[in-house]
Amino acid sequence: MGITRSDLFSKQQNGLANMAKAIAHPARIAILQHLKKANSCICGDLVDELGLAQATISQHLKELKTAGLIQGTVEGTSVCYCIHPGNWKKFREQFAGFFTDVNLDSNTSCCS
Amino acid sequence: MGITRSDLFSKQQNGLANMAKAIAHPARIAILQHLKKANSCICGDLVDELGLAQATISQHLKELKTAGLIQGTVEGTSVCYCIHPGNWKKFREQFAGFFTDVNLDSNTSCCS
DNA sequence: TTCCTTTATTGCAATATTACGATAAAGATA
DNA sequence: TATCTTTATCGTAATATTGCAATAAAGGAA
Repeated sequence: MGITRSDLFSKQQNGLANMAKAIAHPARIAILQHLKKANSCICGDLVDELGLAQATISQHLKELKTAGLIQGTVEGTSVCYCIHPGNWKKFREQFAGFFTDVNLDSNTSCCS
Repeated sequence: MGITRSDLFSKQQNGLANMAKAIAHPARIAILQHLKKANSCICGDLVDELGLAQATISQHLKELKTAGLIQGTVEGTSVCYCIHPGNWKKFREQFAGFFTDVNLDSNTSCCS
């Protein structure tokens, strides 16, 4: 249907899925990589950097901000974006926690 | 448009975005958590475990298999799924690599 | 063989996402 | 004030995703 049955899953599961969704687009990956690399916060030059329209970039920035991954500061007529260090760390921890080692022992596992 | 302009981004960026997309749904998170916890590979009981229809589960399993996160073995009339340890590790490494620490120094950064 | 069980696939319908032009909003500048 | 620059939002079109009923496919069991 296009709608996700979030009611069937735990808060943690929905949360992690939403975190993944926040970075599930190459433009958002590129924006984050650029912000991280630049250290100094980039504003509108993201539009020049990536080849997407200004409206599209703005939309992606909004999603990243909603997810908590970035924050924006108005600087006169332009806006300065940067990574939100605290939430960035939370994302790392969540994914690291999820992808911990699998210890499949051959006795109980059907996969060799 | 609903279509993603993958042509504008690097292979690495598209790859990471696709990895994120693979786990960007609570049902797929739940399936992976269940497979990981069970160690022994669960087959059709995922349908009972989660509250989704069999067709829906099968579809999510297919996406996880396409992403390389799981593998399936036919066992008579049923199919036994389990986590693909090698790719699981690759996912972990990719996410860990992406979410490395930000060192924003206050000189070049506009965000306090 | 005929059922039964299990899983995959097909065919929708509904919602979500992506992209962009047009335009609004807000501040700087002449 | 009028204009320019920058960013956000609106409206719209196209594609993607999600979910499920129905059905097919493939083995096992009777």
